[in-house]
Amino acid sequence: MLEIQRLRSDKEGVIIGLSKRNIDPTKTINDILEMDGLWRENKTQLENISAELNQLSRKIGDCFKNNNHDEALLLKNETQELKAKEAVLKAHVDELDSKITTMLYSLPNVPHVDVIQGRLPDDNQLIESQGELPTFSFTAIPHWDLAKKYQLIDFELGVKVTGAGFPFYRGKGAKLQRALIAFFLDEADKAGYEEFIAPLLVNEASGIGTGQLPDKEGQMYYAPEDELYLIPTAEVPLTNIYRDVLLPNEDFSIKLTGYTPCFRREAGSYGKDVRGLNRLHQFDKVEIVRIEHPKNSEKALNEMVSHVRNLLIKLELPFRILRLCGGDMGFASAMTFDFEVYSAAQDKWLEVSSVSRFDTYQSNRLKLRFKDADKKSKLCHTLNGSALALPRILAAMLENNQTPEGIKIPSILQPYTGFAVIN
RNA sequence: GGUGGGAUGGGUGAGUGGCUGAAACCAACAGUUUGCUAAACUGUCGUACGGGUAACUGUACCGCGAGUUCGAAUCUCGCUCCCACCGCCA
Repeated sequence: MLEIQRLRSDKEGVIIGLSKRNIDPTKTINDILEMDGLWRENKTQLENISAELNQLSRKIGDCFKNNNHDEALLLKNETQELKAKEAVLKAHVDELDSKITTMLYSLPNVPHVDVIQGRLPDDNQLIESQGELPTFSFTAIPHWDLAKKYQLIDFELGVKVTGAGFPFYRGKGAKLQRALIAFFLDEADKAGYEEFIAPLLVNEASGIGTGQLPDKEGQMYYAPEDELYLIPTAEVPLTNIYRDVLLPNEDFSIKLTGYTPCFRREAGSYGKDVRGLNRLHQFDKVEIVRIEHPKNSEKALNEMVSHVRNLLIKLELPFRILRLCGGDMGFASAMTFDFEVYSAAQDKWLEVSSVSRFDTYQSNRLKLRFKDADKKSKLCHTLNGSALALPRILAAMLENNQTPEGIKIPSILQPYTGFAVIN
């Protein structure tokens, strides 16, 4: 969530920034600031009364010690009225506090200055297009048919055992998954990210920490018996490692990575977009997460973009990088780059990675801070990105690399798969 | 699943109603001493929010939430989590 101090000191800047998301937060912000003023006023009064009560109590204690019971009784009576006032003010202050927090939660992050206003995916800025789009002398087969033909993925079996969106990978399909995961993790390791194997279920506090809760609980699978949520991305457990953490100095750069399956209910999606591997309830992903000093987050974002870019180049997939417009960005993001690979048979660009900086928006909720040189606590910046999500990579790879003789495996992956062709 | 024990500052841990925002030790930081390292000595050392240009000051916080009391880390109740042992088990 946004810092209240930012609203106090730069209200106009926040309003202008948020207008890039095509929303007008003026009323909300005015309401927040009005309540904030009221809150501070009442809070001061409350604290004064508490101070008075504390003093009285001390006096009463002294009286008892000096055997001055009469005066103690008099003073006791004095506290009654103050205590009543205190209770009323306390309730008022608490109510204002929670109203302010709720309203702050309702405001999305302010887009970075370089982010342009826009409404639709069409408004996103094309940053780079890389690699030749494949052409075929035959009719290209979509990946769901290729997967069937070569017995790589069994969607029907998944339906039988679990339901739609939970495929089985088998044979070379399964090996290819394992190869991709190992390849992505090795690359992240080379880039200095520490590997974690994280829990796949998280508690409510973690869901709140990274912002899935309370609003988006419909997107997560939930185990009510134990009050645990299945993770929608490794971002949740990895980032929550640093929930309620105060780093001791400003000399830090934390780089984490982890492979996990991801579980998403995807309530409300339907149609041809969900065909085959395009949208699943369970899929595999390697995530990279960074926690940085504010002055380093721009550099970190660039490094992450170039890391993902290199992965796609090594995998020989044609891709493009888009900088999302204000209207297409996630709620918590200040700037997002989407990576899309071209999938030949579907003639479609498929999103395979989303790399974002959140600035202090996430860390404010997480209470993730560091001590600066002046010994003051400041919020860290967080960033994360997929590097990469597997299913659509697999879809593009199958479709783009198909030949009448079989599907070619990119040379970088062959040491991992142990085979060069699927046939 | 059963039975016990516990939750205090970065760590260990003292603290059963006011002198406790909290002893002591360790760690950390700054300094003195020292040929270097080490040791020793001295000092500093929780977080959040409010007020103040600032020095500073007020309030809250001893797992969480309620209660008793003029006053709660300390007493009462509820909850959560952790640990140990037993059972079961990859």
